[in-house]
Amino acid sequence: MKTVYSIFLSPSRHHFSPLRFHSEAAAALEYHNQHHPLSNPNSIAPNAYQEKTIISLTKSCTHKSHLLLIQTHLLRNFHFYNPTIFLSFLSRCALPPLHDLSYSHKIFSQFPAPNVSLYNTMIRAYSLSNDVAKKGVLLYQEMLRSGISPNALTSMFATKCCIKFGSLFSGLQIHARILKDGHQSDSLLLTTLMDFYSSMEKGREAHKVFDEISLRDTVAWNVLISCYMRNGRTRDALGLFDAMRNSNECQPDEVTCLLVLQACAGLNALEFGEQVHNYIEERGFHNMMNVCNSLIAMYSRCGCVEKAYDVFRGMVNRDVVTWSAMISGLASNGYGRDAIEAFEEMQRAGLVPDDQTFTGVLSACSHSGLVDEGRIFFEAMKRDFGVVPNIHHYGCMVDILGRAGLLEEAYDLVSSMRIKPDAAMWRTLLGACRIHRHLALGERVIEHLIEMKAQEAGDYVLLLNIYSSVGNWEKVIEVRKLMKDKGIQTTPASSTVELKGQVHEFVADDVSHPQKKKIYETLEEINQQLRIAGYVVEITSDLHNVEDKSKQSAPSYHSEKLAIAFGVLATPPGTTIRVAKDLRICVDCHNFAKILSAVYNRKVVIRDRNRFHHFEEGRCSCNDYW
DNA sequence: TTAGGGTTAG
Repeated sequence: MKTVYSIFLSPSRHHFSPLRFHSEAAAALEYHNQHHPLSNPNSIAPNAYQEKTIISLTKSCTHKSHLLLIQTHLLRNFHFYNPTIFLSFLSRCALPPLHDLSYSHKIFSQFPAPNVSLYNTMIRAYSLSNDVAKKGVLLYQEMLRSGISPNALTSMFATKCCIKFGSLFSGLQIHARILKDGHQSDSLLLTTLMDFYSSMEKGREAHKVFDEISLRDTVAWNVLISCYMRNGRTRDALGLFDAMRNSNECQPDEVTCLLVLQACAGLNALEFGEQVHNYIEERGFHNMMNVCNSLIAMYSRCGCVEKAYDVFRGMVNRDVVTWSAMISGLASNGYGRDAIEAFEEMQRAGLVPDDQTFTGVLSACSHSGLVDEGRIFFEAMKRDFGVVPNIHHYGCMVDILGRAGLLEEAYDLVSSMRIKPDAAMWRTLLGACRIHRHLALGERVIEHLIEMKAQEAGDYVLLLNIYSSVGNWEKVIEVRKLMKDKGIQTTPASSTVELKGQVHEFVADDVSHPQKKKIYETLEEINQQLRIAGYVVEITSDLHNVEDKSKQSAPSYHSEKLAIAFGVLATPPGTTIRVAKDLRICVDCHNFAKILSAVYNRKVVIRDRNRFHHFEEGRCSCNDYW
């Protein structure tokens, strides 16, 4: 025994060839089956010393060839199909770092009568990768058919397979089986089940499961928060952070903070984000790299790049995520040159940029109109860093070229892409056509959008703007009629503004806010003041006139104007007003904010679908390049 | 002690 196994103890002394050992293992398997046709796992139990040695050797294996060597000897000694030893072998082989699924499946299928532990190991291995998760579900079903009762872990691994595979029906079957087997008091299993419903966009079901958990710990709460965020209830996710802090069940941990910071970034909820930042400091999470990276992203996406930079400077260690977040933050806030400098500094610090770093760098070029630089980075990305361009990279390039007036080149780039262009890509090009009044290409682009059935009211409005800017009134009327005939509704755009950690949301002509009367009065007053300063309403981009021209007698207000008016009303003079808008800001609202920043001496920061607009003293950071 | 738990950063 000693001489046989001593070889494993210092495997580095031997020259291993995986192929050779693979064939040796196959030969040994054949030998085993020929000489031991009964293959009864219980009849070939090794003694305790052998078992211990084998298992510890198996555990120490880091390379498949070592494992195959062990298998060869196990087969020769008729120990391979011993359930205990086989389980140890299978988990080594099936799970990371080895994670050899095809080989694991092969030996698993040769095992005479697999027990629940073996099934669990195999299903768990399948649950770890996207492309084979389906096999995990099938194996679970096969297990049920062969009459083996699943335990809580089986159900959990199988549920994870359903999440990865995206199968609602199989997941529901597992839930039913959990109830049948009486595993509904296992809180860890229920947490996975919540995550399953969450991933299937069944928020209510997920919440129901949450309510049924008797001991809800931080992870259960975190899954609920992530569920809210995935299912369009981002504002309620913030509420859960407070609920957690006030509850005596458990307290937010660093994962809660990561999730909530994401929510703040999405909602432009700077004050709430600052509260989370304070909590992070209190709890000592500020030493964690992932938490700091999230803080950088949150501050950047709330238009507060200075604070993002404070966090960045305070970090002892920075990784590629840190730098990418900072680069993107600088880029989207209008500091294109600084973003590029940061990119160069990052490389001097010895970090290798990845695909998302380049998304930030290219967006810096697009936001700052750096055409040549953009081209150079795009080529270098492919050539020097081996990054295959994705839809975001192409989107930036189309934006760069389009804004520079190189419309045909941008169109050719879209046409030559290996990946299918999405609606956002065509919309970027359409925006460029509007800027440069390129009618023919604009018409071509909207055809693409119509073809993919992705056209929105805003797209027709861009087309309308092109027609009206070149004075083609016949076409303007035609498109308006087309929109009316097709019953195209204007997208209910919304703007949010945060006050004392509370997010207020407005749509156009909103009358749902409790302070609506005061808001409209304030807006009237602002309009008067701005008119004195030379503000004129620009109606070409007004969506409401598209629908019905006769309604012009009653003034119509875009959501961002209401949000700004609320900001003027509810905050003391001098306070920065921060608005987030889900669509692109229009020319009129852009002018409105610009003049307001001078007349009212207020900084206004508007984050729209594409970028930030920092208005100050009658100017905008985007150089009127909207 | 033979194998195993759930959430998560740009």
